[in-house]
Amino acid sequence: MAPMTTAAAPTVTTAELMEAMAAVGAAYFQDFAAAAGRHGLSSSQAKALGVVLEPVPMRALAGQLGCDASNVTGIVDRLEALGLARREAAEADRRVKIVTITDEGSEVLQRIRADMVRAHRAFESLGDEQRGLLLDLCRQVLPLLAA
Amino acid sequence: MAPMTTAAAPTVTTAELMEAMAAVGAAYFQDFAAAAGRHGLSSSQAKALGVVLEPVPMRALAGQLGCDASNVTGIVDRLEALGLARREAAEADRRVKIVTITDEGSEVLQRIRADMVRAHRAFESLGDEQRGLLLDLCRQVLPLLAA
DNA sequence: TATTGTTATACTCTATAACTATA
DNA sequence: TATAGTTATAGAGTATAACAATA
Repeated sequence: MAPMTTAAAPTVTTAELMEAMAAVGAAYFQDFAAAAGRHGLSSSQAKALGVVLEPVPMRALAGQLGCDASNVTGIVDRLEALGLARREAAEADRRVKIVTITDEGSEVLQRIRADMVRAHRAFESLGDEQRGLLLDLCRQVLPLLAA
Repeated sequence: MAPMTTAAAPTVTTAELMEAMAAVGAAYFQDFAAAAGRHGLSSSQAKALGVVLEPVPMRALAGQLGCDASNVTGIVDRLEALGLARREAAEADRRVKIVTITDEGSEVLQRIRADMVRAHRAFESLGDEQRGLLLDLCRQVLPLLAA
């Protein structure tokens, strides 16, 4: 007979969880990349634009993007050429350049985010309780995932 | 006094949910890319390896990777050169080439997945009930997200 | 000396268009 | 004619190493 424990644990394996998260993450990213493309930006450029909503030095931007500092030169070059971001000299340390978003950059970013139609449909299909649960789980898992 | 409704809705905005999902998705992907890199593969190569666990034609692989068919030629070329995958002629239609993973490819893929230390830590930090909830939410949201 | 940003280099990924061999 | 895969091409992302300016 069954021993006197709580009902058989759901037994969700970590592998199952990782597969599901990979699928959701990939689908979300593809929706983002497609929306960025519709507005003339690569996904890296659009991601950088999101980071510099809060002005940051080139080096810090590289950290946020998870790539080498040398790459950021080209990415910011192109954003600057499009008039969506600009470099500003830092006062405290003249080696440092602060990347800032322009008004036009903010508008483009807003339009890209509004244009993620599948993400909007997906998350708006959830009830209030589910939305709260999902947000909590994401926030709980993020510190360990982004370590 | 409070009207007789359910307690004030949590009011999680879609924007909040998207920001949290973007952060989790990006962190997960970086963990995956880093693990692939430690085993000598790019993230695209590792992702392709995961797809061809079930043999598929070149064209279908392109669809799964979300890129143009012309790119798959190079990706599979490199996997083949590493001995991790191979092309096989399809019997029914001689235009088609089926991509299959090799034994060594399976081993490398397994090692990469086991090497995603942050993802393992993050998901194993959840309790059984939370793991079940997260899996359900992912599966519920995926069909609309991957439309 | 150490750090910030840049440049030079080489490789990979990406889409577009043109090609081939089948169907 | 239509489709599967490839090739050619050009642009962008990526890491490594070396460099100038500044700290």
